[in-house]
Amino acid sequence: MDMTSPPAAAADCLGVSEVLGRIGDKWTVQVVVALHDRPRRFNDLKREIAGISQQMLTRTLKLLERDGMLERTVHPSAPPQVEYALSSLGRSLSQPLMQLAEWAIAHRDAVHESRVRYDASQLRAR
Amino acid sequence: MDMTSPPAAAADCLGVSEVLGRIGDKWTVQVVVALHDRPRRFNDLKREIAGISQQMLTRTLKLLERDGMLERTVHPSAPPQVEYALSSLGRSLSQPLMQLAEWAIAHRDAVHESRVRYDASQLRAR
DNA sequence: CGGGATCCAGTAGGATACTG
DNA sequence: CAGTATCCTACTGGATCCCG
Repeated sequence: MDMTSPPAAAADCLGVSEVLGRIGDKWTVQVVVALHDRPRRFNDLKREIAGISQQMLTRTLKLLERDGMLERTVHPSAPPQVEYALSSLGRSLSQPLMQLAEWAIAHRDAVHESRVRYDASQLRAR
Repeated sequence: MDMTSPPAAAADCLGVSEVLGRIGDKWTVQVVVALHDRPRRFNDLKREIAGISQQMLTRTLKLLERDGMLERTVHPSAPPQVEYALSSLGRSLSQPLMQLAEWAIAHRDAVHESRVRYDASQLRAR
């Protein structure tokens, strides 16, 4: 899917939806945000992120590591200690992520009201 | 943007992944971008967005309309004409979207190389 | 032209048990 | 503690046919 040399931002909309499709899953962003302040260990993250299973935490961490968004450090000891920390690439992502967060906060009510209106109008139409 | 007081945005990380989960699907962003310049009609969009089926275009447009991101105008005529245009809410979203687009462009190579490295190391480990 | 109604495959995500 | 291995369900997305 490697296009030619990227022209402008708007023309590269495919790249955007690629990124969004990648980080738009259920847990990735929550993990990134949880690691924003400081590195954390596995079960530390598991406790921090309400509702995530070991399975999904493992998968999400692996994908983020694969993309170079975080670094995994194993401290050989018993019991084993594994620390996850955002890489500089991972931190650079949280910048535009926060922009989106502010948009979400600013317009969440508008979206919610629109949905209520739309659903009501759909009911009347039946 | 004001990010001096951190908890406001950071604490609302759930809202972010909600938004990302919503627009992080396969087509939503591409539709928004396709409507960024000017309003378009159904089959116009279908031609513009390579690979989308009527089904998915219909679904995507409906969800965007439900969220108040676009306005649907029916011109009664034969054959019927339906025009889709971004609402101000929809246009406001493309702002943070472009931030993300620039991040994608700036770091796409880094991500790709990281994946290649990671996959190679996984092969060696087996 | 602009959809609606179906059917179907693939994958994301969840629960649980087990391991080094 | 930090995972791996299974199994299962639900939802996303695609193809097709039909209708006003």
